[in-house]
Formats: sequence, structure tokens, C-alpha cells
Amino acid sequence: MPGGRKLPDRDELSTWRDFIETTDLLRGRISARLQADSGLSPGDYAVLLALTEAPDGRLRSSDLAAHIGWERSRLSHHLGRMERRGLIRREECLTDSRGAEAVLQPAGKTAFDAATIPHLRAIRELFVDALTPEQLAAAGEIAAALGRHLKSREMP
Amino acid sequence: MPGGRKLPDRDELSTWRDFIETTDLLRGRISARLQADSGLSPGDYAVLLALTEAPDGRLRSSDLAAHIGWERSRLSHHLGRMERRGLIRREECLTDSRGAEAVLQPAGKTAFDAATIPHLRAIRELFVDALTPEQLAAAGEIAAALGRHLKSREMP
DNA sequence: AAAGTATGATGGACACGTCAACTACCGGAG
DNA sequence: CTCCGGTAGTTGACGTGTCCATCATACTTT
Repeated sequence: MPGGRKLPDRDELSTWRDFIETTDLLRGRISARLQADSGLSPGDYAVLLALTEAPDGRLRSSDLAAHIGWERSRLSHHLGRMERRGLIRREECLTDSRGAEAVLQPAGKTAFDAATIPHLRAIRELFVDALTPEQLAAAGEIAAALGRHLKSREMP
Repeated sequence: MPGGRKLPDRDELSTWRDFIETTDLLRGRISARLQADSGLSPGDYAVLLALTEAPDGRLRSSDLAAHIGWERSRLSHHLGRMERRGLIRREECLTDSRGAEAVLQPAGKTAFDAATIPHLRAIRELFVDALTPEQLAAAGEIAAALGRHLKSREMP
């Protein structure tokens, strides 16, 4: 690649900073809305969403972790906290004695149901409504391009 | 606003998820590279950058916090950790007995100098090089639009 | 079947962030 | 000068994430 500079120039760096700071801010705002509306963190919401969509509201820990893209350790810690709050329960797995299942509890279902509409509304108000349709499409393409690029460099 | 739906449709939601997950992944990758290359976290880097650019490598805590956009409490915790590692030092402020100054230490300067080129390279490789020039420009515009939108709704 | 390897889950140690309480000090109103 | 509201900074409690060690169980190989 001819002229392949190694470092970003001033404009590129400034775009990077704007981009990363603004997405951080956006994430924080959505998270704060979710917390205020339902008392759930984004992590809680992701777990409850996966359990809600699963048959019988239960999932093997590893499957749940894979589904939401978390490390098992992270999930284990989080499930511990959610169990303390009565949102989910842990059960032993019948077919694999090593395994554990996370089971949705009524309190978890209630909290999730209360959270979801306001959460979707927040996404619309803070993200979708901020952008023109063209910008929204561009955001999707940018995410896809970044994702491909990062995946291609996982273990270079 | 006529026809103002309240909730995002399927495509909008999918774009949201892609966007937020990918930017998260990107942030994590850049952070991991920084950590591997220099032993610094993004927070460390932000603090050291501000101190490096300040006269005499020293700044009032509040000024530093404002400069990098952190809450004072967050900065206080972080400075404590950085002080334990010898990256910075805290001094009393001469003109205001309530105040404290953060002072860049040689170890901090060294770590920052070692970090900055690899960090800029990582930004280029993982962010800038992932996008076409048009996409990069669009990313800047999207960040600006999101930023304006969020600012306009700080206390609605 | 015994031995070795891989997998599922957990736990501790630590870094990081937020929130609210607290201390100490400043600067102005009276 | 005294009181008092505002400001600077720290601290503790707690939720959150990562890394790494550990343990038990499952699987695979001989």
C-alpha cells in the first residue's frame, strides 16, 4: 500500500475522539434511562431478554453466555447478583452434573416487562431520532465494516 | 409530529444493536492494545495526556477533571491508583488550601511516551483503516449529530 | 478401566465507575 | 468578625468486568 502512513492525522484523530466519546455518552444515557425506568442495568436486561426468549425461561449458563456474548466468569458474577435480587434462580443441570441453569423468576419477568417498552422508546429517542435515515443506514454500514475489520484481525 | 411512532422498528433496532455492540468491541480492542503495549488503561492515558500538555506537568484536580470530562470523584479514585503506581504525585495547592494538584512523575512521563505511538497506530489500524474516507466522514457527522441531540436533551 | 485432557462453573483479587456522605476551606452578607 | 452557602477533594459502599486459579465432572485414548 503506497504511502501507507502509520499514524492518524489530526482530522482522523479528532474524528476518533468524537466518535468514541459520543458513543460512550450515548451508552451511558441509555443505561441511565433503563436504570431509572426499571431498576435494571443493561447487563440485567440482556440476561432477562435471553431468558425470556428461551423455552421455559431457562438456559444453561454456557449457552446463555454464548448467546449474549459474555465470558462465563462475567456471567457467573452477574447471575450471583441477580439471584440475590430474586430476578433469577440457579438450578443444577440434569443431563450434565457440571452444568447449571439460570431460571427466570417472576420478579425477573415483571422487571423485564416493565423495562422493555421504555427501553425501546429510549433507543428511538436518543439514537434513531438523532439521525437522518441516511445517517442511520450509514451507522449500520460503519458498524458492519468495523465488525468485519475487527474480526479479520482477531489473531493476526 | 405526525405519524410519530414511539418505538424503533426491526431494522432500526438491529442497527442499534450492531452499532452499540461494535463500538463496544472496538473500544475494548483499543484498550487491550494500549494495555499490552504500555501497561496503561485508557483512563491512565487520558490523565497523562492532560498532564503532559499542562505547564510544568501539573494541574488542579478540578481543572484536570473538567479537561477530560470526568467527575471529581472518579478522578480522585483514579489518581489514588495512579499515585500508588508512581505515575503521578499529589501536592497541596498553594493558593487554595482546599485544592490539590496532580503532578506528572518521571515514571508517568516514560509510560506515556512509550504508549502514545503504539496507541495512535492502533487507532489507525483498528478504526481509520476499517473505513473508507466517506465512511470516516460519515462517522464524524454521526457523532456530531448524536452529540448535539444528546446535549439538547440533557434536562428536557 | 485408568490416565490424561477438555469443559462447565465458580471464586478471589483487583481495576474501574457512580452515588452519596463527609471534611475542610473559600468568600460574601450581615 | 461571624455565620453561611458554595466549592474542592476524599472516602466508603457497592455494582460491574477481567484475569487467573480451582474444582468437579465429562470425554477420549490406550
